[in-house]
Amino acid sequence: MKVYTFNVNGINARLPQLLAWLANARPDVVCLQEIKSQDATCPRLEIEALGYHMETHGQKGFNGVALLSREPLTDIVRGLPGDDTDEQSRWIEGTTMGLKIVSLYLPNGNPQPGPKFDYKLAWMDRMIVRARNLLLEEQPLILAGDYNVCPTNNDVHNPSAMAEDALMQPESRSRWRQLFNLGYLDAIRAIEPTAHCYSYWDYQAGAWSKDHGLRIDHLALSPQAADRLKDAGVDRKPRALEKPSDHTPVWCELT
DNA sequence: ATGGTCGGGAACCGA
Repeated sequence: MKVYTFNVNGINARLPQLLAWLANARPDVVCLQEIKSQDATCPRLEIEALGYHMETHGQKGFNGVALLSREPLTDIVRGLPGDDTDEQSRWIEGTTMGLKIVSLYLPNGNPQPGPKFDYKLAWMDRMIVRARNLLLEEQPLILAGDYNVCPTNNDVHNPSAMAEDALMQPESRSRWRQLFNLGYLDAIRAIEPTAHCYSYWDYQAGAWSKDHGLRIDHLALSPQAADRLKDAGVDRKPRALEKPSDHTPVWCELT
């Protein structure tokens, strides 16, 4: 089975490209981020017509995450547990095809320092708690999404130009490592140890044509999922189309 | 060179 994560940057603006990509790539499970849509205005019927079940955690104007699967999704959890006052839609859990799957949209955190960076770090601390608890289930599990963290300088086209960016700060990177050091496998780096594997290119300044990208979309595999890891990669084709998202899909294949 | 480009939703905010 192939599991994808894709930050679509507006599910309604991206609907033609998303539908064409689903029909062509035929993913089994998809984690979407930045749907920028309330649940009621999600294009559910068009996606279901392609044979997918869909669960959303939407929000008006910003954020918003969703899960798609060829099989029904059960045990849905909307919102990252641990703070009932958090109103941002950045986390959804579900179970499908014998896999627990999370679609997450980690806060960007810019500018830093500042309240947005504080929110990012607190959100990451809360995520680590949830990720630790989920590991106790000892089941196949993938935490997939836009982490808004470049783990190393090899994940950034121009580290010096990004030195002050929240995506590169030591505080962000150490929390990213705390998460993976719980026992999750970085699927892309397990398959491609050195290639850049960028998943995001800014709309500005011709970043895509110059391959000035970032690796910020990640797949964290529990040990029971990692046992089944067969392959992983980045599907760059959608980024080259007209009216693309600024991200492109990242995937892994489990046996 | 302190810009550049998108999406959402109707003037700017977020990225």
